[in-house]
Amino acid sequence: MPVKTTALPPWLRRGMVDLFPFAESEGPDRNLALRIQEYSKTGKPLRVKLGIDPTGSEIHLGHSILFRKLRAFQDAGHIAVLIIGDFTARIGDPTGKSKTRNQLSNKQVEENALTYLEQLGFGKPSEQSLLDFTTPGRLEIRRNSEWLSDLDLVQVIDLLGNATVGQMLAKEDFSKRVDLGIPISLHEFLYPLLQGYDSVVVKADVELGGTDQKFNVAMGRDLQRHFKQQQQFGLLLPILVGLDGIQKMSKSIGNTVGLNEDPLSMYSKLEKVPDTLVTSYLELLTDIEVNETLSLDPRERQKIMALNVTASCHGLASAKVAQADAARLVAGARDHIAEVPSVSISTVNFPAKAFYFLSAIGLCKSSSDARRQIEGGAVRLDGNKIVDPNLEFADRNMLLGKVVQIGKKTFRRIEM
RNA sequence: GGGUCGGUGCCCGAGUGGUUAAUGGGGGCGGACUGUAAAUCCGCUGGCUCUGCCUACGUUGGUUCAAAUCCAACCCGGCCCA
Repeated sequence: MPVKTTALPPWLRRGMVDLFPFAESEGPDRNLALRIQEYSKTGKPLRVKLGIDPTGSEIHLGHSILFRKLRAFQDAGHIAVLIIGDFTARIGDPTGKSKTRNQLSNKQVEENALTYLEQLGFGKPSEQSLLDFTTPGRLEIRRNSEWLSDLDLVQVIDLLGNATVGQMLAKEDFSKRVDLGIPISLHEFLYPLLQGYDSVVVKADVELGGTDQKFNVAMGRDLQRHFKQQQQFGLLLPILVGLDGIQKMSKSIGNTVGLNEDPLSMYSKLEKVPDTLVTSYLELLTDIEVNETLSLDPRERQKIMALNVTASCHGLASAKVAQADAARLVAGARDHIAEVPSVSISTVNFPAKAFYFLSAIGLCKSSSDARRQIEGGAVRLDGNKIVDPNLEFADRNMLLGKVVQIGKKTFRRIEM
């Protein structure tokens, strides 16, 4: 996709992998740069759609690439149309999936939706939130159950008529599953059509998505044409690679950094990300001029990246504290730590053996796991290694105020 | 609907009556080393306030002193046929 993009404003171009249609010599219908210029004359903002299915309860940095771009449109004066896919969440987007997704209950979906908005910064001042929730006219939040749950069969069949089995099977996710003999349920074919129909309903001018969304976004264009609407532009951004440096960032893979994680864990995770990720993280998750960092020592670049990404979620001040704390904790100096996240021991019954205590406060996933961690030499209390899983703490005063450490990056100060 | 093959731990995949919490690999976690990276080496990888107990090989029953392993029914899936 060698698109000549110089006419596009830098805030829009940053990180972009694909933009379609893109026809330099044509008018604003097929040239987003012209369309944007038009806005500066007429003042008629673009409607920029981003859909997110509330299938989990955590938003992570991988999502924030898209939200950052959406925010950039907001800041440029356009309207962010955030679609909460409360209906589509129950079908499950087959994109990138090797199997049919479990269907979620209404209640779960609704709960997830609410935590999503919270994580996006709803209720916070716009400088501290990922989206601008406060400036009037810059955000519309819609749930797609609003229109999808009322479709009747005639309408559904009409939608289905816009795609062929061949097109669906040409989609990589599906063809792979066919090749591997993994089942595909028919309702999964409906997903791209419903996502596309969302674009029709909200009259999107631009749809944002990850590169894996090309098919679905293009479907939006097809359906808009079918419904005799102006067609949206598709603007695709990269899929963020997760902490492992190999697979895409995803909750189910467990290689994520959550937006609501405390600054210290966030910083600590980012600081140890594989080198190969640093450039893309800088590009996609910060506003830093990437070229200016290329000559730096790799370790320095990594710190700059970790600091700035943390700052983008928690503000620069907290990020700096986290950076300083991380350095001290690793050096073994557990005093003078400003912001170690705390953990409550109110649920722990004393006397408590070490392994029980670690699982009771949730730092280890089970008491057996805690036992193993201790035996593996991973656990420290105020910097002193605990070696005996059966080490007994007679009462809570023996623990209060101390810092437990599991491995190299998990620290918690013990509180009531 | 018929035929056929199959369903084992996070994933892949051995195991076809008895030291089997179940070989091996991947992934993950931890340790050493390092730049809290990569590479390498080592350890761990069901649960439980744990010198023991409990739950596990699609589900439910059955045979047996003893079953992931044998039998039956059922559920789910691939492929072929309709």
